[in-house]
Amino acid sequence: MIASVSHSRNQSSERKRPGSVSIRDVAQRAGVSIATVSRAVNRIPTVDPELARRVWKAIDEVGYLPNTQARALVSGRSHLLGLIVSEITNPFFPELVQEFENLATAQGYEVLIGSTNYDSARTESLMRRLLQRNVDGVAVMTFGVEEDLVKKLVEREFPLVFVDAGPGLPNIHVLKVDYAEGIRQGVQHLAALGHRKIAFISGPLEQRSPRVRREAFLRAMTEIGIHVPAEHLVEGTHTMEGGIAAMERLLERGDLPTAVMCSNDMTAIGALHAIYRTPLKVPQDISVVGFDDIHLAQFMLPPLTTVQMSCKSLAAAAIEALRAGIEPDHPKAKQKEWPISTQIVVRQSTAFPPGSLPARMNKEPARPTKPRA
Amino acid sequence: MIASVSHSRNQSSERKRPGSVSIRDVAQRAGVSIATVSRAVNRIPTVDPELARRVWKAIDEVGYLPNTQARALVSGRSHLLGLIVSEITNPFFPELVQEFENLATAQGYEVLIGSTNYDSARTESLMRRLLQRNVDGVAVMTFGVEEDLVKKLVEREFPLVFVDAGPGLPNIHVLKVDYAEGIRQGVQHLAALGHRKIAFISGPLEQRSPRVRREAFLRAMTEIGIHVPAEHLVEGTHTMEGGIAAMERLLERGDLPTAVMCSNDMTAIGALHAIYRTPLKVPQDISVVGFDDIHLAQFMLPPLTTVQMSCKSLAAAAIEALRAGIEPDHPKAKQKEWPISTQIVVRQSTAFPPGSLPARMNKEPARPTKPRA
DNA sequence: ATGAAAGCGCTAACAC
DNA sequence: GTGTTAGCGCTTTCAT
Repeated sequence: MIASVSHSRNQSSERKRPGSVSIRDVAQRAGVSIATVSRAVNRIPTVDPELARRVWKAIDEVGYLPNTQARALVSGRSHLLGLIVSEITNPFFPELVQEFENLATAQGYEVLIGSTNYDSARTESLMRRLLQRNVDGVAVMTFGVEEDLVKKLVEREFPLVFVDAGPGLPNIHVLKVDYAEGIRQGVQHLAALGHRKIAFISGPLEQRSPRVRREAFLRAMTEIGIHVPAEHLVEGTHTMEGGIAAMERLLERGDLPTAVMCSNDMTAIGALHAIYRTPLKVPQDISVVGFDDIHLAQFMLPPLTTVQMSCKSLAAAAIEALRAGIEPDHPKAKQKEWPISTQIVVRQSTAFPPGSLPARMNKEPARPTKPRA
Repeated sequence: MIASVSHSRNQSSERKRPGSVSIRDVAQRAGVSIATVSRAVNRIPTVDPELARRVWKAIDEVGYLPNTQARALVSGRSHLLGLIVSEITNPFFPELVQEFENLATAQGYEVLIGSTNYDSARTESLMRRLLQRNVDGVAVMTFGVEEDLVKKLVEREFPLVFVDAGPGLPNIHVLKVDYAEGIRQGVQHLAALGHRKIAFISGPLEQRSPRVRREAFLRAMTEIGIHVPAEHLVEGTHTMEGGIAAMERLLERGDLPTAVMCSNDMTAIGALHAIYRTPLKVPQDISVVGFDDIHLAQFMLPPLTTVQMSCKSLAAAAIEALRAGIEPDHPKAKQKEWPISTQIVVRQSTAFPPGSLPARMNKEPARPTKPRA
């Protein structure tokens, strides 16, 4: 039977939930002071092994769970991490969120998620909530930085991580995605299949990250000696609707490309939809390549060939960067930039261009990488 | 300039983050006691309006944010809600999560998410974390209940919400989804288009919820006088792979149905993939209907007609149920069962059956509901 | 090595 | 109506 607890401060289960056992209950049960219990729990090496055993035994018997709130209150560290995304409905994010959570919890942190939805009132309240909950650091994973948010966050000086770009301030970490390499892989995959007329649907060019991706595409094409005519360069919005509209423009123009590379997967999916409405077939008549490798990509018909920006490495880097900022003597406390690699994933939305020899022979193209889906 | 703070307990910004202003700073600035500040902040009506104004002014000037941890510690309520899902990668969940979060935060709660991944060690640690953080209640949104989890949770007696079914215990709330009505709408939509040969791909029949859905299908078919032959009833697994396999079995059998109704969207998407590999076309040759209306559904080619189980109402009901359990004098404190409605969403994976008059005339079928995507 | 006690920031009971 | 004060559960000096 569990010892009945009775001292002035904690009148057993009266106003609290049953099961809410405090450090005092453990102390009493083990016949030691609460300080010793605290030390044992926190594995302070100086506690007498014998006492420690007694404490752990007592903990087990009364079913004690340290109260995180109280801990946070005194230690000043909540072990709470904020994760801000632009919109969680955007199919790119759930995976990021998942990875981030897995890693965070494995390292003893909890995650508070928030999406700004590009709404400044929302962002405002989100910030307040994170601050009130005393988060130890915040990862801002909104590609395309939202200005007020940044300012708000930077005022309070605490660990912060951004993607791609961010103000070069103390305690601000930046995740640098290697767009160039991933997009080069995409271009070379298409070129290897025999494509020369490769169009590019970009993201909204007033944002930095889409511009970088477009640059990377043009450079990769130049590298292999292909000139891209202006009519094969269209601007999208990084949404499915934008992809549809952009693809339709491409379809209307005279010189139809045999392949289309897209600045992100949602755009590529839009392109797929636009093509689906015509007599053309993907990949027989036109190949499509995306960027991101969102979960959705593998479910498309046909499954989408795309450049994977690894959520896992994005999340891992974000957390490591945050911890580097939070923990004073973290090994990488000085590092401010964190590289993120990208990698093509070949599925079935790419094939030989129409009219090419292998295509006429109706053979399956050789696939450099094994399809994932 | 902000008043410099100096009293024995809070030596200004020494070991805490700058920006970490406490109630004492506000009190000093406003020339009142901390109790008055607390009252003003909590909008206790008895505070002198004049003093309240001074307090709010001071709060504004020093940039005070009440510390949630401290609040939780004394009030015994964390304003934290746990949300447990089986796997957040399952495309159904991100939307649920989002809705849940939106509603929770709008009502002053924060959400801690966890996915069990059907892994009991994970579930164990998840539970410990939730308990340590002192969540006020937990919503268990794993269709197909996981036994240990339930037991663990039920031991501690605090507000709990399940979907479909759960132990009939005090403080346990259940969200009852109205599968019958949704599936009837699906069946009637197909019947109205002229389909008679409608197959059904169920979920794993050892689980309760899939069984209920299958029952609902059979009943709806009986209602309109159609007998379903056994060969048109196949079992899937509520995954894409299961959907592919089940559809392939249907395709191999002699009597090809003109429409397939699926127990969930992932199954329907699998069916779409299986059909895509054949010369048959959706919806010209065969119509497909899903269930859930996950985000993905509208992105399929063709966009999937499906029965929507509203995430919004699911989330809303979960939160209301939780609050009813948490707050002693909530208006619906007694309610234990919460109905969730369903609703067909017609997109483009359904059409007249092949060979029917309207199909031969190549006319677009009339659409009872406006497509969403 | 251990215990007593202060105090993290806040709310609520109690006094005035 | 307002201030004083005792804790919420814990960590961390500071004595011992």
